[in-house]
Amino acid sequence: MGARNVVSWTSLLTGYAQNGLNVETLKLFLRMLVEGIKPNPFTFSAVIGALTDEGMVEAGIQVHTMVIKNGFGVATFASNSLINMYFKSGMIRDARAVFDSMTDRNAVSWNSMVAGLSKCGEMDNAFKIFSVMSDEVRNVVSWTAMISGYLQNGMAEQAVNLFCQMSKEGIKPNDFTYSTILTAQPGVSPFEMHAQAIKRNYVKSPSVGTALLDAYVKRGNVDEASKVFQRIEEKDIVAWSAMICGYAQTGDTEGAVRIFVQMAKEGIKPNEYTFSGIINACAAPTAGVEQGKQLHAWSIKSRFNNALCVSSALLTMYSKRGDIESAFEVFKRQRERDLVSWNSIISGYAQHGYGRKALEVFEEMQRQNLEMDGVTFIGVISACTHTGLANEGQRYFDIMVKDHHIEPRMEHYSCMVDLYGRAGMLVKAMEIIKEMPFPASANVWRTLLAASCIHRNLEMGKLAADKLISLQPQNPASYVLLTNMYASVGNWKERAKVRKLMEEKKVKKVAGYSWIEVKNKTYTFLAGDASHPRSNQIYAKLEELSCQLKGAGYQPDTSYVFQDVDEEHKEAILSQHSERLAIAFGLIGTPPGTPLQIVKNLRVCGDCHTVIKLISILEGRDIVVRDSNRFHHFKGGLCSCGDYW
DNA sequence: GTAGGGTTAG
Repeated sequence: MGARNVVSWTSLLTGYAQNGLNVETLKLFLRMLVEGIKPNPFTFSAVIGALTDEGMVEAGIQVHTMVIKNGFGVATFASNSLINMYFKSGMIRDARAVFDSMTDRNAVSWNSMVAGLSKCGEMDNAFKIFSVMSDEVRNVVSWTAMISGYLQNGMAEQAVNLFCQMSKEGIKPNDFTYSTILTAQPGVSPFEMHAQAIKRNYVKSPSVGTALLDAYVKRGNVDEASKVFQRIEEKDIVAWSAMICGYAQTGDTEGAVRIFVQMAKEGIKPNEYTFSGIINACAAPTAGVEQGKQLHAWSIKSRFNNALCVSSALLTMYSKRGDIESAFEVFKRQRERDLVSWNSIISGYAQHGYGRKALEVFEEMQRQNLEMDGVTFIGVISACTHTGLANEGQRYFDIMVKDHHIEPRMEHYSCMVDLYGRAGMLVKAMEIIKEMPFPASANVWRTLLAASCIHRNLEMGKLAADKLISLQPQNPASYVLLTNMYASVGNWKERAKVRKLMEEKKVKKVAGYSWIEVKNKTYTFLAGDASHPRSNQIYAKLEELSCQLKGAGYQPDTSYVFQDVDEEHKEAILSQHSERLAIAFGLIGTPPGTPLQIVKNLRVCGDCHTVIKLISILEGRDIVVRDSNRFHHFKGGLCSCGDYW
């Protein structure tokens, strides 16, 4: 065995450090000290790096003292590692002191300062360093670090400017630069960056490809994103996860599942982000409920279920898929929670009509003195709205402004209009609109119009509709609400006028659909639909139900039929609403007692609401209907919305 | 020394 000197120790030690074997690195360092070998600056550099990765700052500071004692206080390599360590621990002044004491700075020293200051939010100071750098040291890394800093601090415009300037000065962007600048959406065009990436041969790179596909997704172009994904040569876990999330974001559950399965086939192990993405995909209204549960089980088996991003995804998935109990179970068991977890469960309870429970969760947040934001209060106020607690809602709005100093946004005013509007206090709702510090959005007017329809206030409805139509002349929902309002009071003349206006403006009504999942398959129904293979049995079931309903004293409320036809025909129209077809199919397609889940793209009508309540008793079934607005849990003749929706 | 996946309302 040859003589071992500091160089042989250090090369082994550096080898460990470069392969992320931090513990081995530190053990070897201790052995060196025990054996009386004096470390050199390279040894220190590797050791400090390992300590930084492990978050062992205290030990790092001790090593810093050793560095100075050994006379390497100004050595470039050791100092660079120290700068990095101090920045990672947020000790900006110490990092700066090391930098200032150096006599021989290289590009890494300068770039570490730029990157460190940027990450700590000190963009002005980062830019000062960046601008005094000489041409020899200011390289592509410096530019990329600055650009990244601006983006991380929400200064996208400066980032884009710097990117342009960089090219002008003849500095060629590298793969890091492209992956960074592509996150500036919608500040840069993915098409343009794509062209540059092709020219410079970066499209096969996983990081550039991933950033590019994500940029296309953010522009709503999943097809292009998918093409980019296919071209990535060695797809890593981040690329796979990004593609899955891409499909999830566009509501394409099947696309997401396809990629997830393909990934599993290729033997790639999912990580927490992959699970979070695929579970989010299963939160889409038409996704299979069973699929989500299976993924929950899989995530537990893979031990990723406690990661915050996974538990958050599970929480929203269960809530959106109508299973608020399981959502709360996930919330209860969460190892760590953030603001989003709390906001999710509050809004979940609100949407399901469990306003009191939403408020209980909020009270708990208050007791624990947790941070809240505007979204928290949107949940809280809408909990009051769906429970009919107008005064409480106003109180929470005031708390938000006075105690939490949260500036109300359009969404909050929209909630307030909804709060008063649904409670029938239309004048108060109008006052909110008048007192808002900015002009009301289309959404606000739509909310007022919907409330006017419920409470049959023609005058207010007409006013809201005029505003709404002037803001969104091509949106069919505006006209449909108005025609429904006229129809509900039997004013066929006005209704015909609106229909004519729609024709003139070439606005088409959106058809009502309902979905139901039976034996892991999703079935779609249109009103009066006869396309289902078991159509005859479905209508027979409806007929049977109709007799039982009449026997139970049910009277159809034909004011919900918005066509001008005779009464008998109206009853027939009501009995063929898409949700009833879906329920009838669910009843004949599943064993007695099985709960049913229906999703509808429009709001459920008042007559269907009454009928579903009765069906829940007659057939002894729990029925969950998610309409375009909220969840209705029908059980034993009652609905969780308390007939208030 | 610089980079790329996620979550909240109506």
